[in-house]
Amino acid sequence: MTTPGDRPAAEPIPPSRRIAALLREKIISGGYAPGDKLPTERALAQQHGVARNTAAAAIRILAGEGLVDTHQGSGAYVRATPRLIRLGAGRYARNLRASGLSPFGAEVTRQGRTPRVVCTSITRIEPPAEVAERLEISSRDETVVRRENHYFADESPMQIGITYAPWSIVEHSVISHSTTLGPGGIYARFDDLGHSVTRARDELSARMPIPEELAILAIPPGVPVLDLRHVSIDQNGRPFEVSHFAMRADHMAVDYDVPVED
Amino acid sequence: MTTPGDRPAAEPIPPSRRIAALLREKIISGGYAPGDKLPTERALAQQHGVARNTAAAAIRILAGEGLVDTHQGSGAYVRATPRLIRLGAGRYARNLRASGLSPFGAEVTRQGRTPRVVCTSITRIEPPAEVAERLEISSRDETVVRRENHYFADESPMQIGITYAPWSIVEHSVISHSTTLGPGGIYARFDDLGHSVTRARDELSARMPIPEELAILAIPPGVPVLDLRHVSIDQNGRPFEVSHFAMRADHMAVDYDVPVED
DNA sequence: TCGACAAACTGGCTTAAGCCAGTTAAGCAC
DNA sequence: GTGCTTAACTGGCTTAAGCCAGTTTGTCGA
Repeated sequence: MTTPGDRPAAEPIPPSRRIAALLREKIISGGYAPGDKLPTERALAQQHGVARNTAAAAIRILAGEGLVDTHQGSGAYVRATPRLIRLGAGRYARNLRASGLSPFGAEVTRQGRTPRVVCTSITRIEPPAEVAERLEISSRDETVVRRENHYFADESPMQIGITYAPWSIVEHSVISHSTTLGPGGIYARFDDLGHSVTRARDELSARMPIPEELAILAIPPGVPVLDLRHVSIDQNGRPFEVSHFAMRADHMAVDYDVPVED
Repeated sequence: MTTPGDRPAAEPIPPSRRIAALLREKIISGGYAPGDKLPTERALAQQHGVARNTAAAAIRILAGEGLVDTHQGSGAYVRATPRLIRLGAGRYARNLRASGLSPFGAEVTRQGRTPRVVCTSITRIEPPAEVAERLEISSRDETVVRRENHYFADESPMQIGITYAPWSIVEHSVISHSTTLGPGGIYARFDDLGHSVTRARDELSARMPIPEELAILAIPPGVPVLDLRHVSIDQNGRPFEVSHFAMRADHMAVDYDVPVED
């Protein structure tokens, strides 16, 4: 029931949200710098005259927004913005392969960090429907090789990459069975097989990590993953490889530089 | 203290996580279909012999992962995967401008939905450092026009776009002052001014929405935003416009189709 | 048949209390 | 000093109880 002249509700904000907003403001304005420790839950509770649970809820809100890291036994800290690993627009170019460095490795090295890529599994499977469609094969007729890679910078996991290639193409290549692919990486091996990346089709979106990714990437709360689905097209206009990357969105970005047709 | 032969911890999973994992499993496997209602907090609590708070915590975990929507007074429901608005690779092409539809409008229309774009503000400001850098101007010497647009599909907000253009270029164009830009949109007007998009540079990442975006986009918990920074390069290789998009990652994806150089 | 109303129900949010595990720092023994 | 032990502290997580606001549903009356 409102009396005439009342403001349109001006809904009361719950204490947990109000405290979160106060802290958020202070974080964004720089009152708390990256790395700074927030007041303890118990201190916040006392300062604002609420229960500890409510203070904890406020901090949980900020953690969910990716603004704050909590460490059991220690405290809650303003999350530092990490240096971005930026996958450059020219990352599929052939001259990069000549250098022997992967796009990921090149960028991480450029930042003075140490890249590491491990191939955790190589299997031969019936392709998932989505993969078969992108490869323009029928999932009944043809199997694919599935390679799973984990990418690290200074031992921190950064992205998961799953690559699918038709068995008929890679059957006699190291791609089908070896965790090490030799100089120039996988695209150099595809070159050897007569398939050169001539065009790349990428589809990007983002989402919260699934538990498996959370375990592998050790993603803190409030950090989404960039979901990149890639198709490599060869000189004959045929797709010969698809990859699916899940990247820590707080550490990674993807660049594109595309010519605009008429 | 562990005795020899102990398994490496096998750490006990807290009840809230365990219940969340059970529900998650049932959601992913299809036991609960999109739109299905989960048991109520009170029912879950009783079923698993825990307090209602613990059941609520389990559901909050799933909400944070974007798997579940909660509606006060009603229940928690498995979130339906919305149809993706896919911004196609050819979205800057000139022939698209001829059709009179924006890339966003074209895709939404193609899906049988109704697109709407509103320009909420046009201001003349000193460019933020990042914008000045991308436009290759000095923020002291030159001001820019800042246009903010909100994009809707069937009245649901989908993305926020903020466009910056040097005042010296758009001073005498509708771009500097009119919320309606005429046929072909902003790139057609830039064409009129002698600046044709010849190359596009895009940088993509993702993050959780800031409160302002949350308010405009009405984003439910557990949904990140795709953060796209775009630079338009003209026929002389000079940048003439930068845009910053924040897109609901659960409803939108971005495509690229790039030729691979040597 | 239909609308209004009321009761039952559901999630949102809080309080107060407590145990646990990980961290930190002080102090003590050497 | 150096290294260990311990006590204090911090977040993680739970219980039990309760009020509130929004939703659903059943019932009653016109």
